[in-house]
Amino acid sequence: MDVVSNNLDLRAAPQIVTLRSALGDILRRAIVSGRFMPGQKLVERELCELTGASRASVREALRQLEAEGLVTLRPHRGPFVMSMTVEDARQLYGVRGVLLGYAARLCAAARPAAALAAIASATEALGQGAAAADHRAIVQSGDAFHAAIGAGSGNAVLQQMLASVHNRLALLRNLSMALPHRVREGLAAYAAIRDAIAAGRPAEAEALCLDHNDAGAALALCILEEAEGHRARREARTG
Amino acid sequence: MDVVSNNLDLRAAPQIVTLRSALGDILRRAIVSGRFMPGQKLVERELCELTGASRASVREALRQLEAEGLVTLRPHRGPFVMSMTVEDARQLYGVRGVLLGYAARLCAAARPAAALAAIASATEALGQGAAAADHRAIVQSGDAFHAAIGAGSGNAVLQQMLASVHNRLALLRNLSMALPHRVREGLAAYAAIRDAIAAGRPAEAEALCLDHNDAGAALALCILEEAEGHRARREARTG
DNA sequence: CATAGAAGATTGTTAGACAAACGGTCAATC
DNA sequence: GATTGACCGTTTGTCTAACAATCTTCTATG
Repeated sequence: MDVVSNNLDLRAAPQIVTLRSALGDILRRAIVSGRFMPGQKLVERELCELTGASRASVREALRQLEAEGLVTLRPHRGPFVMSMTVEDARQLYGVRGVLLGYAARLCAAARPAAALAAIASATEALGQGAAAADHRAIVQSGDAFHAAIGAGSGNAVLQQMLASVHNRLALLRNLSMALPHRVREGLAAYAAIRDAIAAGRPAEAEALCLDHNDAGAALALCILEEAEGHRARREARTG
Repeated sequence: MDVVSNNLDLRAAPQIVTLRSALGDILRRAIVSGRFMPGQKLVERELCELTGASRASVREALRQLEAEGLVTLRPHRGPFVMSMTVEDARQLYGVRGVLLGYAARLCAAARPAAALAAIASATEALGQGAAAADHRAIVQSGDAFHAAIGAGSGNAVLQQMLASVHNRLALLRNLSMALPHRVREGLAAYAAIRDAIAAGRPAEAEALCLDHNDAGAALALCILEEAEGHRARREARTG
């Protein structure tokens, strides 16, 4: 340690000290962002070439993603990006409802300054994104909003579970690029949640989150069912 | 859809096809059952010798257990059995409350026959275990009771998350073998939950589960705080 | 007594190997 | 013509061996 190190942020070395965690992050991002589509088969050798890592490291990362519910490891057949049925989505939304509601309740009860700022900022960003019809910005600020509530709950276990559910639901988002008129209503819902939390009304915040979640679930399930119908029809025609 | 498929369940081949999943189960059981104590360092070489598997397989299994929150993998220091602070336990119980409540609600709404039977059976077993003061039986039937509610919810995501939280809380149980007079009150609570579910009263089942969870949390936190106090005192004396 | 430094042990990661299992092709059979 | 069965390439599951980076421990030194 020399003179220079005094000026810099000491607790550097985030988590990128190990290749395995970096690999996990890279693959997770690739899946959540839609770089790998749901249902797609992932070949270990390809992942190795793609990332430059060895098979052992790739397999360790895949094992973690499996535990997170983002990939399924079918024995002797290899890893596949998790593909959701309508029933899966229904269950995920159900769990997200109670978790998100609980998080909002805690958040509204504790009202940590950082979380309030993050929530307000995300709401603001969503508004701008909606005005500019910037799809990427809308998605990103939506994620930020939910992440802020999770972090603001002060419950790390809850936060992690919410993130896991959220990541899996993101798979669904990649299936259909549709979020058409939902933005307008969504914006109002986000603002209402933000206000309820900022004002310290836990019960109201929870109820609003439940409504918001149900609305999202209804839309997603509708889209998913239609997509599944499409698939079924196509298969019926082909087979 | 032939004649045979109606009577027999064809899909044999459980899940023990891969060594990695078997390893994961073995290590998980070893941790949850207290064979490895919380905070204990796990040396890869020892695990290899203990299980007869190679380092690669052991590391894959450890990676999964890490994602489940049962071990922490500290970079360049190795895997440790997760040890819980009072705050960790508080957060886990908080999450378990909402998840268990939700599961009971769903269970009471759907009332699948298999779940009702399993719940009744577990309650019965708990009563017998309590009468015989059979510690192992009490623990086992308690686990079975919670597992039955999770399974009865019909929500696989919820079931898995409940199991994860439950496993982590089992670590706490290994810290102190104490569940002294809690059995008597516990028995009544279990019976009440069973009845509420069997009678199809979702709101009541949820409320009872929340109470039950709070009672467990209070006791566990009390014990944990005492244990932590012990540790602090001992460290103060030693250091 | 504190500290620097060397020695040993453990982890992180790679490479290569091999058996078992899977998916598909293609001929033989009913 | 459709089904059965054998063959073959590919991929996975698992192991062994190895090496650099890092942690821990012990020792020697000021």
